[in-house]
Amino acid sequence: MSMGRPLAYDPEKALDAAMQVFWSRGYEATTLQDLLQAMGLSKSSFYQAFGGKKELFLRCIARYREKIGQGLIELLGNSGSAREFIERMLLNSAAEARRPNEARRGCLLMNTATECAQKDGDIAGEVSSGFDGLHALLCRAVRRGQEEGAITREVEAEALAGYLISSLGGIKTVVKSGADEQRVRDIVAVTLRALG
Amino acid sequence: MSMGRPLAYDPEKALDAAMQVFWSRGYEATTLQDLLQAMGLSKSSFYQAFGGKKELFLRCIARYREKIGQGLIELLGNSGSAREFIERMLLNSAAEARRPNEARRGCLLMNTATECAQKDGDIAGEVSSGFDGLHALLCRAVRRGQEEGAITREVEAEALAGYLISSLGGIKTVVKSGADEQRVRDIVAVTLRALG
DNA sequence: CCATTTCTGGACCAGAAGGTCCATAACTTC
DNA sequence: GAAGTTATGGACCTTCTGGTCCAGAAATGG
Repeated sequence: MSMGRPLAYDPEKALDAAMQVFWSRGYEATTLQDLLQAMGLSKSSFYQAFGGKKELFLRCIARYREKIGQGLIELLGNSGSAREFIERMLLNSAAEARRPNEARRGCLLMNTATECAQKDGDIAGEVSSGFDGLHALLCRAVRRGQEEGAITREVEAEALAGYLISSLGGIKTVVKSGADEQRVRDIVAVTLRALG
Repeated sequence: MSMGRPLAYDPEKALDAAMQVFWSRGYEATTLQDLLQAMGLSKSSFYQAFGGKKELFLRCIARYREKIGQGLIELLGNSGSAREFIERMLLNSAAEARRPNEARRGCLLMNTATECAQKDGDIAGEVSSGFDGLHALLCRAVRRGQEEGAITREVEAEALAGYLISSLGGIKTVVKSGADEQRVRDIVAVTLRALG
């Protein structure tokens, strides 16, 4: 078995670079050129390795999903309580309002849900999986919060988790619309009221 | 003063048609062809009357803003109380989850905030105006709700109005991600808890 | 019925889109 | 070092992009 010519680039890094581009620019607005440049490879290598724009995008979403999951688990670990974790998660989104308008990228998953989920079934599936993963994770956090007594038991954990995802999406949208940080922090404060 | 050749199309209808296309497909994914076909005019008429894709888009957003404002004012008038109005507004968004995936268009304003507000200052301005208008309208509704005793006075009306916009955006996003109606109704129920 | 004004169809454009192909380069194994 | 395998650069292709231009059509007032 021969190995053939070795890759001239790092597939992992290339994928990450592509993810960043899609995240910043959105799917439609991202051109092949943008991707090739950011990934540092030539057209033929691109098609050989990733198949095409859409296939690459699907892999980027999957990767983003993993990353975001890890990030949240880490945040949960670093938080003193589940309630604190939730608060910090929302405030992190609010903090994006400190950046200049062009740097407010939001969440790749939410952006994609808004931009593409209606047009392409494959992408919709990947987005849906992402939301499900997020929901499962938040469910666990909410349950812990309920056990700790910091979150109401009047509402099912599933419903509260759904509410948190929705709130997150709303906050991202408001930030993108150009709101300043204080306004978003106010929204976070009201959002937390619903947790009882 | 001579009048010249009359228009072969209805400018209002053409604008509405364009708005529908942008609403369904998003800005980037909409091509000139799509627009010309939906509007029923030729390229030269298009450029003469509307200037270009982006200029038309700005006008469509402005128009959407008006329409949505009127719609909400009407809903407010048809509602027995401000609280009921808010509830109905959120449930209307939830009801979109009854439609097939491809028909979940969301809100043009929110979609545009997500897709374009980072890339183009003019569009960002239009979006921002739209959010401000919505905020002002909801502020009034919240104040009425507070006077009626159905909404907490512990939180400023401005903050609650911001929260409602955010919630609306979140719900639209969740619907786009493919959630079923019951899940969204649960989110609405939790959302309303924060109003106290 | 002519001058003027305005609108319209379609030809035309340069550039960019995503994608394919192939000759060649760079490895490994024997 | 030859054979086998894989990766690369770049030429090439088709289709479509948003946009311009102009000759002529359709109305007006005089």
